[in-house]
Amino acid sequence: MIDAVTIWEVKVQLGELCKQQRQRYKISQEDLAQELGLSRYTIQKFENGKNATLDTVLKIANHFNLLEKLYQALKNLENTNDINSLY
Amino acid sequence: MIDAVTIWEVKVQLGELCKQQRQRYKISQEDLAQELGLSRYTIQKFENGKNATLDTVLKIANHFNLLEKLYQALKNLENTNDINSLY
DNA sequence: TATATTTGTGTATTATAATAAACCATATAA
DNA sequence: TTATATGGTTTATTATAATACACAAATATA
Repeated sequence: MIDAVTIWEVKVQLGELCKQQRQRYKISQEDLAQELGLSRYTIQKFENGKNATLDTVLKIANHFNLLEKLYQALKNLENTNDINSLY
Repeated sequence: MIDAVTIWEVKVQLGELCKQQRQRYKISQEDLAQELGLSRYTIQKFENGKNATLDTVLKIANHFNLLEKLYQALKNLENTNDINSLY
């Protein structure tokens, strides 16, 4: 059994993804916050792996055009019968 | 431009996925809440598409062995350079 | 260098997710 | 039928995410 991924690691990864996408489009935390109607502090905390609400996460995902992809991934999981469909 | 997926739809889909997985393993909302250290009301609201915290969502995902899959999906997004890598 | 911008951090307040406890309707089992 | 279990809902309280400031430390730009 390989090391299981932890909730903490997923949150860190989510934050890093946000930071990476944001920097790719060369916008500041302040800019992103403004465009999403959030405070910069909320973006700041999210990018540093802190807890957040689903609305915050999905607003950010939507801004970087990742919502459709997420939705389809969820649809696929629904059709996946087995727990570990690895093969 | 095809209909864009909304944040609301993703939350509904997340809730349905939880409900579906839970029923597949024949456990009640109460059971799931107990096992995750959450209240039944939190599960109830999440399954009905209400807002929730990332911790709640990830606890549920982890319980149904979906955390690793999510983590890998995020890693893949990080390597995806273009916004719409459709081709 | 100096200046501006961005990020990280702190504090107080507000908004709201989470909890705990009930209650009712429905479904399932005895 | 009568119990039992489950899901949906309400109310009150608690915990905490989000906000709005401020300020310092980096980072980039002139």
